[in-house]
Formats: sequence, C-alpha cells, structure tokens
Amino acid sequence: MPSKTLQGAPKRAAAAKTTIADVARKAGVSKATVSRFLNHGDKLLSADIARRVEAAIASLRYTPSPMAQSLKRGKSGLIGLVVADVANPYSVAVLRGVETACREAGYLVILFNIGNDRAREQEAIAALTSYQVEGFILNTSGYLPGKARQSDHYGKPAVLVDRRHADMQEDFVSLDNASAMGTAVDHLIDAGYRELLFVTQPLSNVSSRIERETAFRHCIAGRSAKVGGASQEIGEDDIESLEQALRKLGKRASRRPAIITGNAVMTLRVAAAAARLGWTLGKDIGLIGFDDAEWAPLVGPGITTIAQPTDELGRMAARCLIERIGGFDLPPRQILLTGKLVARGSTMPE
Amino acid sequence: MPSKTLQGAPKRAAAAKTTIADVARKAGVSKATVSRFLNHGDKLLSADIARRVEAAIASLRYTPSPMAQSLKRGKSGLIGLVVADVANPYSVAVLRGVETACREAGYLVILFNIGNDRAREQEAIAALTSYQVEGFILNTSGYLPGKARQSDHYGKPAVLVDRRHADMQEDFVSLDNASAMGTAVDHLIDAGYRELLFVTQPLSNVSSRIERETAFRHCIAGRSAKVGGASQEIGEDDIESLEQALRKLGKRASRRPAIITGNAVMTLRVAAAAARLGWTLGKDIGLIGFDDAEWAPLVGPGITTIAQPTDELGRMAARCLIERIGGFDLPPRQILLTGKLVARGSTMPE
DNA sequence: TTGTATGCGTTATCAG
DNA sequence: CTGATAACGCATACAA
Repeated sequence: MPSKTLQGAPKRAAAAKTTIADVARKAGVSKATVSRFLNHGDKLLSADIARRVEAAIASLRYTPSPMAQSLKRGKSGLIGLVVADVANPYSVAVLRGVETACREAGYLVILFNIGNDRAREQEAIAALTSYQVEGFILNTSGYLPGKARQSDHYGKPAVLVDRRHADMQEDFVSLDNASAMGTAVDHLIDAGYRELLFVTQPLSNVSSRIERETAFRHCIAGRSAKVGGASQEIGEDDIESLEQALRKLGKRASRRPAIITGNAVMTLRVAAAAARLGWTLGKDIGLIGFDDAEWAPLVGPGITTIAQPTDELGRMAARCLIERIGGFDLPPRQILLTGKLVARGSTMPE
Repeated sequence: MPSKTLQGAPKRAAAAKTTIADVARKAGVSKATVSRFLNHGDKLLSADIARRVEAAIASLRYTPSPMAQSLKRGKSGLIGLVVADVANPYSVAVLRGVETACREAGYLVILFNIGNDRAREQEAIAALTSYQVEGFILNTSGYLPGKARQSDHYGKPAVLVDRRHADMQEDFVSLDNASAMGTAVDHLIDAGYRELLFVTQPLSNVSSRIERETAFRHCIAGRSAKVGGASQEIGEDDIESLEQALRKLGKRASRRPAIITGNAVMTLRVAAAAARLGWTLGKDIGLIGFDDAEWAPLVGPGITTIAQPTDELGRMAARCLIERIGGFDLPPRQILLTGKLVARGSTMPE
C-alpha cells in the first residue's frame, strides 16, 4: 500500500471542498449572488435566480466554510468554554448543558481546561480569542497575576458560571448559595442536629465556596445559641485534619452533630473519614452535601444532598451568552437557580 | 452609560488586531519576510533582518491569526472530539486526557457530544470538518444510517477510543478487555465465588460491551463445570428485570454467587438493586465492576473494580492522532492498555 | 536573501 | 436586482 492511503482513498478524494465559486458557476450567476442568497435568502434576489442558486447548492451539497466566513466577518460560530477543572464533576455537568445549548443554537464549543492553574486563565482567553470565539463561558476564579483588573475579554462578551470575578461586569449564572445553605441548615435542625460543622475546600478566591461559608455563618448567627456552628477549610490531601475535625465535633455528646460539605468532592472525603472512624452516617453523625452525585443514594444509608440544576445552569449560561452575542445590551444580570433538597438516610431524625 | 460599554472600553478598544502588515511596516520589511520568520525562524533570513522582525513582533505583541492561517494552509490547530455521551464518566475521564495532551501539543479541542444519538455522528463529523479540524478522536459506535461504510472522515485522520468501528482503518485505543475480564473472573474464583453473572448495558453495537461479554463467556468456558456463568443485558431503566436476575442468581444456594458489571453505570445500578433486596455485598453476593469510580470505596463495604487508565487512554489517543497528523503513515495500530484490579470488600473471600 | 503578486473562501462596496 | 472587485490575514511560487 502506498502512502496517504486514507487521504487518497478512491471513494471520495479528501472532499475537494466545493466553494461558492463552484455554486456560482453551476447556477450561472456571480459569487456575490450566491453569497446574497446564503445571507439574506431570497429577499434580495429575483425568484428565478434564487431558485437556481438553491438548486445548485443542493446538487453540489455545498456548505460554506466557517473559516472563511470567520476571517471575513470576524465571527466564528465558536464559543470558548474555560473550566477550572474538568476533573470536577460539577464542571462537567455544566459543560454538558453548555454544549447542548450551544449546539442547538448553531455554535460549537472549544474547550479549554486550566486544571486549577490560575496562571493559565489568561493563556486560555488569549488562545480562544485568536480563534475568533464570539464569547466566553468562564468557570474560573478570574484572578489576574500582575496586571490590574481587565474586565473585558478582548471586547468579547462573557458569562460567568459558579464563580464570580472581582468587580465583574459580566452576566453571572449560579446556584443561589445563600438560599441553598438555608435549606440545608433548616433541614438539619429539623432533624434534630444541633452542632453543625461546615467543611469546605480551601476558600482561596473561589466565590461559591466563600458564599456558602458566609451563608453558613449567617444561618448559625440567626439561630438561638442552642445551635452551634463552625466551619473549616480542608486542603487537598489533608485527611488528617479532617479526621481530627470530625473527632472534635463528635466529642460534644450533649448536642447531636452534623456536617455540611461544600461540594461533592468534600462529601466523598467526609464519608470516607466517617467510615474510617467507624461512624454511621445519620446516626453517629449527620451529613448533608452540596451537589447531588449519582452515588449519593448508595453511600452508607444514602447521603442527603442539595442538588444543583447543573444542566440548567449550563444551558442558562449558554443562552445568556448567545443573547449577548446577538447584541443584547443591558446591565449585567445575575441568574440564581435554586437548589433542591434530596433527603436521605444521612440526616435521619433522631 | 451608552451602549457597547464593553466593546468601546477606553483602555483597549476591542484589540484592533495587529496583523502581519503592521509588523512588516514597523520592521521596515515586507509581509512575506515576516511570514518567513514566523514559519521558518531565521533559517531563511539574514540575522539582521530576523532580529528586526523579532523585535517588531515583540513590541507589537503580534500573534498570528489561526483563522487566516487555517484558511491558507487548510490546517487549523484544532482537533475534533466526538463523544457518545458526555454524561458518561468514562467519556469525561478520557476527554480530560485528550484535552491535556492536545493543549500541550499546541492543539485546541472542539467538543461535540452526540448524546448517544448515532444519527448525529455524521452531523458531528461534518460540522467539525467544516472547521478544518486536523483530525478526529471518536468515542462513537461508528454506525452509518443509510450509506455503506465510509471509513474516511473527509480524508482526515482519526483515532477511535473504546469503541471499534466495523472494518476500521483507524488507530484504536482501549482497555484490554479480554485480559481485564480474565483478571476479574480469576479474582472472583480465587475468592470462592462459583456462580457468575455478567451484567451489561445493551450490547447494541458497542464493541467494548461486546468484547467484555465475549471474554466473559470464554473465561467461563475455559473453566471446569464447577463454575457457572451467564450474562444479561439490562436496558436503561429496566430495574425490574435487574432485580429479577439478581434474585434468580441468589437462589442457587449451593454455589456462591457474584456479579460482574460492564461499567460504572451498571455497577451503581446493581449496588442499588442489591441494597433494595437487603443483600450485603461481599457476603450475600459478590460484585466486581469495570471502571474504578471515586465512589467505589464508599459504597457498601467498598466495591472491587477493574480500574481503567482513563487519563492515559485519552493522552494516548491524542498522541496517536497527532502523530498521524504529522504524517506518520503505517498500518492502523491497536493500543490496548491493561486494567488494574482494585480489590475491596464486595469480593471478600468466604 | 528579499520583495511582489496571487489566492485560500467569503462578504461587502461599489457600479451598472 | 446583479456583477465585478476589493478586502479579511496569511503563506507561498515566482521574480529579483
């Protein structure tokens, strides 16, 4: 077999892309006319010519080259999605909604994962920009290394998901963290828990974590002194201090203890720690976590969660962005979707 | 505030893209010279001119337009990733490896999710092709609706992941299913299980499922009659027949029963069914599943799994594709990575 | 070694 | 209404 087997396949020689010129020739008109048909339908053309062009397009199976169009009009039909960490199930769930909504609207998604490396956020935006993406969906912390705040992403619209940026001028789509936390705390108290501990990944500059932590403190402050509350950040692989925190919490025999975890990652870690301690969820300790993962019903007696409408979040973000791309020009919006309590065995009433 | 606040920001007016012409002017040379510097470094230029061009590029912060380059050379620096279902954790895990490897090699990934709708596979490839992607990574079944087999993807190289296509001419990257199944069965038998049931999502035309099922049957056939084996497909939400199968399996008191699940989705379902039946994993019934999900250690006594090197699979796929793009032209390769047994409580020896 | 001219596939600006 | 023609930003054959 000679080289280039795939390329030079007999059947369909690398699809020598048919261009607008081919169509024009076939229809016996000029390229400009074909272009007009493409962009304005038959609004600018005589019925007869329009039909001829249409026929030619069909028979040649012509499709415009987004690349050329992009070069010419400075638009690309591409949307840039920058996620902090594709390893995070939340990011993925959102990604899914985004991809769906974008595709339905005729956009394609270019994915850039910065792997929690904030320094790479700018790199991502720059790279995406050079591809003429028409806008950004950002699930990043928005931290800028040296420079001062640079809110505009090369003049392209952007929508933030889950994580706010400082002084943000963009639309923002997220879970209503305050309300969700209220739901969680209410639920625990209703179930008889009185000593609450909020466990979160390091707040760093991640707004959603900060919001949840703040909301938690407010919730506790708003209660009588009969309810105790504390919160703690746990680093990546700091299982030691996690177990320590649990033990400390469990000691107060006088009040029934429970934990609220800031996301699914922490939920899993806490569940593991509890297991190592030999504690039964919902009995020795209560547990409710943000994010309703598929495994939540099966860990221990089932883990109670606050389910985020992740798919909807992604779709919303895409929809907002596409509106902006379409010229929608009003002050930044904040779209907060409410979480849903899914009660399971880990928060059994006494 | 007037309209277009973002666009017309005073600081940096929508980045009126600096072009190769600007650089040429600044350096006092022709556009061609700049282009040469870009593409061949100083190999074709006198040291002096090269330096001048370099300086001009730096001072103007010039970056080439991938779009224009793409139009000119028919290459884009883009790689198309078509995924059967982004909702599937496996797809995502692979996606992650792919994105990383591609980015490291200077490629960006365009994502297209066909949501298990095989009819859309062609649509995906066509859309991606129009963006001049330089190659495809496909995690799809490769089914073509009407037409006969069309192995070439518009003349672009492709790499298949996890799912083979009929008569495939592409590189293929996947878990070594036969060997992995052997490991699983051996493990179960070592642990004293004698009545085995393989539970899988519908085989449909998904090669990995078929391979696992086949391997399972071979494993059983190769054993003495003391080991019983059967396999069963379970549809999307057919929990009823799943429970029925479990009950039937459990009845044979004479032999210790165990289940092998084809992927994480089924593992979760089986675990749920067992829980509903009040069975304890590792005691009333054994369970080992393909895919080592993060939750595996925490469900019941911990679920034994065959861990796939998903990240490596994704990286491999990307690497293979990039080699092909680079002109590597040898017969299709098959790269099978071996799974790793992670023993946990669900397959406790008697 | 360097510059000139042409074209990639479209769209937009002109005339006609 | 329609057709030349000139860009868009870049890479290359060709000429110098």
